[in-house]
Amino acid sequence: MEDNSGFRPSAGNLDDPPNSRVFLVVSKSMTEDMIRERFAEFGDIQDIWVVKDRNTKESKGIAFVKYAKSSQACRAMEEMHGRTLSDSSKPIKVFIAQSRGSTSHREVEDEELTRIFLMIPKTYSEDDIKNRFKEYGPVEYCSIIKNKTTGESKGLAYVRFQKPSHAALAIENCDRSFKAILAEPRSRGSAASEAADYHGPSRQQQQQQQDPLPHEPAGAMYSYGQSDQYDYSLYDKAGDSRGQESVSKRLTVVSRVPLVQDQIYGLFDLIPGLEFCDVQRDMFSSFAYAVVQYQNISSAIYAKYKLHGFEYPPGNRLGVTYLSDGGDGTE
DNA sequence: CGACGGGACGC
DNA sequence: CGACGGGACGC
Repeated sequence: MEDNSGFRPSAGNLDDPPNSRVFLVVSKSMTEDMIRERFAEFGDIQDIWVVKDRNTKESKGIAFVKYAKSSQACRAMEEMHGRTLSDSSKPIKVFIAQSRGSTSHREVEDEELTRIFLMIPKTYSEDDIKNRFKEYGPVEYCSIIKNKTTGESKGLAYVRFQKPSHAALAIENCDRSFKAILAEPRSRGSAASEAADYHGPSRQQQQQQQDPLPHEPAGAMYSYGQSDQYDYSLYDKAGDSRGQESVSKRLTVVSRVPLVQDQIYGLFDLIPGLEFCDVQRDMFSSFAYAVVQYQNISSAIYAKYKLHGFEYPPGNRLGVTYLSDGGDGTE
């Protein structure tokens, strides 16, 4: 459908294969060698490019790393996003880079990277598909497109994985007869409306509700291993565990050690949709207190889920709660 | 005779 | 806040 070869002759392999390049937001002091040192373990690096100011030659704090395969780039994102590399610097950000011709710098959402679309024999059941594809990673669900009236298979199916790297591995390695590709997002709507429909395989997810607020040590934020990608949908409204708190798109953040605006912003901006961040420090204690606001409720829910109890800096657990005022309950 | 292209979700 | 260099192909 899209023919993105054809202009820019010398950049032919930048987006080949698709989604094989990561976009990094790092400290300005991070050199190409330091990046290579940390990112080589995820795959064959074909190119590293630290973007520098034309005149001063100083790094702008962003870089691109091109891998041979999409699965390698995805793993680098999953493992490195949110990590604090050199101490006393902000957590880095790692995204799948937009293709070079793209004018939009919208972040590529994981929703767009975890679902594949494929062709199957009409005799296949959902379980058949799952059994064929679980070798690439845990399968969130499979769905076969069927005739609405007769219920017969149309020979087309979707498979949702938990991690982008698993979807990429499936595309790279499954039998070619499946013609597996990344699925286009089903809905252009909000993340909340998407999440609402992803309740298919709820058994594994329900087990995770036993520990709804994992206290991850300061490391990668996207510890996909626990299938937490859509968990926030489970906390959306319908307050389950400890009484119902009223959610809002505004959060309060408390910290035992003083933090400045940049630090809070850098941390909460790891969750897409951050609108603003306001940090105040209590003059008579060393506590820091901040208000952060997201564009929508589901981003805020996800941010609270991911960052409440998070150690930042290491040893300092943040407290994150909903701010009741100013939060309209719908979005 | 002769052998493979097609492809989108109940909002 | 945080998005695109360098270098040169082969009839």
